[in-house]
Amino acid sequence: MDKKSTALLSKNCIFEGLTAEQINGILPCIVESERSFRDGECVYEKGAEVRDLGVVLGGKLLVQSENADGSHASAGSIEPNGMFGELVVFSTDGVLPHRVVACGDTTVLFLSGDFFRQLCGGGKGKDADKAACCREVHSEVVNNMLRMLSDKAILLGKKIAYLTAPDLKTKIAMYLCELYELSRVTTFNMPLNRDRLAEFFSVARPSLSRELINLKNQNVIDFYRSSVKILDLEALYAMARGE
Amino acid sequence: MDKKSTALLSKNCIFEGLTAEQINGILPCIVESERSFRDGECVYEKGAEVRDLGVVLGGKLLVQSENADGSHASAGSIEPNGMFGELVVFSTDGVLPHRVVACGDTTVLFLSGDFFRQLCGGGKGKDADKAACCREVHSEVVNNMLRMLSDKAILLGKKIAYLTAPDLKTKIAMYLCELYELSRVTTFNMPLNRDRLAEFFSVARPSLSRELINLKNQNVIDFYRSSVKILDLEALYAMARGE
DNA sequence: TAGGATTAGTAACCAATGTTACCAATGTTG
DNA sequence: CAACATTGGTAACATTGGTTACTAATCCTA
Repeated sequence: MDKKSTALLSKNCIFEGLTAEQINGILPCIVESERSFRDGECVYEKGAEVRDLGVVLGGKLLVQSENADGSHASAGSIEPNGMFGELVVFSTDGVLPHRVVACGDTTVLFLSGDFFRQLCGGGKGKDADKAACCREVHSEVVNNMLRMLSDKAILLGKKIAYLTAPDLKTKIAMYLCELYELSRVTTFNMPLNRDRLAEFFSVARPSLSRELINLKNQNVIDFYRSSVKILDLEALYAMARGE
Repeated sequence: MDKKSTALLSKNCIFEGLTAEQINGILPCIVESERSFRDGECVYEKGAEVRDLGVVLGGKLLVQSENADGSHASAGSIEPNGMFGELVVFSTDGVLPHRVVACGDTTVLFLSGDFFRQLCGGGKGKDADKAACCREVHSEVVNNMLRMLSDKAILLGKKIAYLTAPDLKTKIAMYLCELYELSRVTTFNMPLNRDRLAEFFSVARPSLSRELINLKNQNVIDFYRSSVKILDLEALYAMARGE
């Protein structure tokens, strides 16, 4: 493990709150292996039983779904410091739903899933050096993992709330109410442009424009580009509840 | 903690894989408090900072969202052995997005969030008895929590895949392909009836019927009630990919 | 087995959103 | 400042799915 990799890992949310020394201290305990993959080489086939958690140190991975004809379509990518398998390692079925292949030469650090599953007692025999990881640091890493998983589930839950909203004007109202609650100020900027916002709502951009203008015509909001002014907060909350 | 409660907890996924004795062993270590609530009494207000994880031992809780006029609308309920706050306790912001109130007299066991965050070392002073929990059992409980959170995130991810499908026929195709992959047999029963299936797809029942019949007319599937036969697997996979 | 309950299919109509294509406003850069 | 790129608004039309209300088939129970 070189210095650059350690610097990268210190920014990884798994090691959040740990000093570089602490990270170095637990690495022998948590690292299962470090492997390099050539461009196109397969890290995991779909359906692989995953026991470790991967972190990309350099290069890039592609997450692919399999087509009926055997070809593969990309379903996402993992950049340096990105992780994969972090849900599957701890899950009941433990089977990867996608294929993971290297895109360009790529280095992957595999972290032991068991590190999170059991306290690392004193190592035995040649693994004696693996006992280096102290209790507090171990707990902190597990804690970070719990936080990561919870945050992810909460985020997905929010996403679902938007997706299951009965119609677009409800989604917009929910979104604006959420932004309002952040600052409790009725004039603010939307952090997303129309394209992004439409994508977030899983909706076509012209549809989004249309509905925003409807809200403007109803004197619920006023807006210009990304700047929004809420004119009728009550009405907006009512809409957000689907009334 | 009475015997009935212990029996209930032994079926809780948090204590999966533990014997009744092991559960009793860690209870002093993990239980923060046990509290009873009268009908209508509030367990947590919306926005409460949650530090513990609740398990309903008896009675029922309602999860409510707040209306603009101050009234509350139910957004779900928690039955005995149901948990709440399990996402929020570990999350970055740690703030409950809903109000939780008792529906009828209700008993709640609060489990320490810190139990998962740190190893329980030897207790001090009057807490000396709290040290009873042994390493393996502690690890197992944390392990169960990691599994729960991962399973939840994976489930939500699947749900999102269905929700973001471009249209209903794609959802149906995805669903049937998933069922096919379970057994690799082209004739099977759908585990959900039309109402449930429509709800799962977030779609109206007649719309679902209509699309199923379209698929039948296109000779992609045949069906009668919940029994389905896939006639053209290739076509089904193509549809599931949104082609 | 008669009669009610449940589950699914059907059809007509309507509302919401997607699609396409174009325009206007603004930002950016040589 | 001219030319191009980007972002957002607009309108017409097509498509999807919701709504309602009714019917048909099956199941359940007295």
